[in-house]
Amino acid sequence: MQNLTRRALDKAARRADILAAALTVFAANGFASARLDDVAREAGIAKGTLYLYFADKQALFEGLIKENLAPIPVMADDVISIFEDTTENLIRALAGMLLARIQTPDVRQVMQLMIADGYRFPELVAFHYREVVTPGLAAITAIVKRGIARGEIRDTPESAALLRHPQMLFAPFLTIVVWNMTFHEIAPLDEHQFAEDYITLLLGGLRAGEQA
Amino acid sequence: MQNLTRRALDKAARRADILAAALTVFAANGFASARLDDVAREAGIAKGTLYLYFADKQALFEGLIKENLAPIPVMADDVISIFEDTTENLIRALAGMLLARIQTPDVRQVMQLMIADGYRFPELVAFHYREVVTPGLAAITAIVKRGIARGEIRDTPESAALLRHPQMLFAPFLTIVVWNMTFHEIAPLDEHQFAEDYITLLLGGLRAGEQA
DNA sequence: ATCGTATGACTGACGGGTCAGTCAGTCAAT
DNA sequence: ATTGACTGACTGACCCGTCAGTCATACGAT
Repeated sequence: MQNLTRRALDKAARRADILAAALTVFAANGFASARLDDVAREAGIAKGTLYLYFADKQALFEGLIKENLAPIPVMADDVISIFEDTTENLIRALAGMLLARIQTPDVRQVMQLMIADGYRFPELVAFHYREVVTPGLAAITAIVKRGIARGEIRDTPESAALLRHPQMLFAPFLTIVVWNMTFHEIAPLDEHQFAEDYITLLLGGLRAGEQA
Repeated sequence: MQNLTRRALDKAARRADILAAALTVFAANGFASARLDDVAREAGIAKGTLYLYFADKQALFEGLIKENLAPIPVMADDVISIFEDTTENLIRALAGMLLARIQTPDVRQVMQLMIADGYRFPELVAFHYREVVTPGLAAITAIVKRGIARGEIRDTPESAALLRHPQMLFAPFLTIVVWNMTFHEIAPLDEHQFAEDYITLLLGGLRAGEQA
């Protein structure tokens, strides 16, 4: 039994090694141009060993995305139900957590891969939508409703618009990733400031002469 | 002389044929997986002919992006300097034009290619930044300043945030493209409604109890 | 008008490099 | 001795880029 455990641990560790190596190589080249020879070398194993853990290149890619993307939105619901402070501070707190997540190099690389190559794998898209997008949008909706109930968010066309398209609250983070993936060398974005500015704008609005 | 003109026209037309075929094939497969054999067949020419018009696969890709992306922001400045109506209507008018642009299939495909593959070609990134992004951000800045000068946009931290990061006004359009490129089959976005909702939110803001 | 020559756009079979996936054999552990 | 994880040389399909050859047209000479 202990042997079996030991074996299982070894296998799990090796699998993790492979995924880490795959992330490096896929992120550097994109799916189509990434070489499995490079993944094997990076992982310190022979190419044949890859095929003991993953059926083919696509399975490796999908495994990579799935295991790195899934944990992202889990925390939000817990935070929301516990949080006692104002909606504004709740939004800022969650935005800070989200920003920290997407600034983690691994997560950033997985997001870039999902944006650049992910849409070519329908099963992956479905998984992503189910495990990440749906709970994420639900969390945003919950925040807005909580804010309206507490009288901190206006029950007006503005909040109706956000409830209709909760994606708008995620838009700045997507923009950050795409911008810095493309223009990082030429005009890097101050990601923290950008997120702050977005929240400021969203809460206050632009129109002059606004009344409560 | 007439012959020469005739020839030149033929060549230009053929070049356009090739670019159109290349857009189809690259958009369907991405840069790395696209086959030049397919481009040639789609264009109705032999593969060798491709190389009479473009040095290699990369040059074809770059030509494709450059010729389709460059014309986008030219119009904005003209519109802004002529426009007489309120800032709100100016923003809605420009958003409508932008939406129409990115809903054009060719433009949509080029944007997707730029997002998915573009960042791997530094010269292309520099071109894109210089010819599209810079004038686009300048146009947004001009709109906001005009609105403040006319007293229609509040001269507050909100507008300061937008002036610091004019990208925020383009963010919804980027979100639309990325969302529908990934989730179109599974949960298509109503692009027109999304753009409207974003403007509504941006102008009015979420916070309750707001004063002028 | 007719013929011969020059031009250059176009063709498509092919060379050669690349890389996903295979499998016969090795090795370590029990 | 047996099991099963691991290896890495190998195969073959794939596809970019080339180039020797074709052909339609232009043009000068008669």
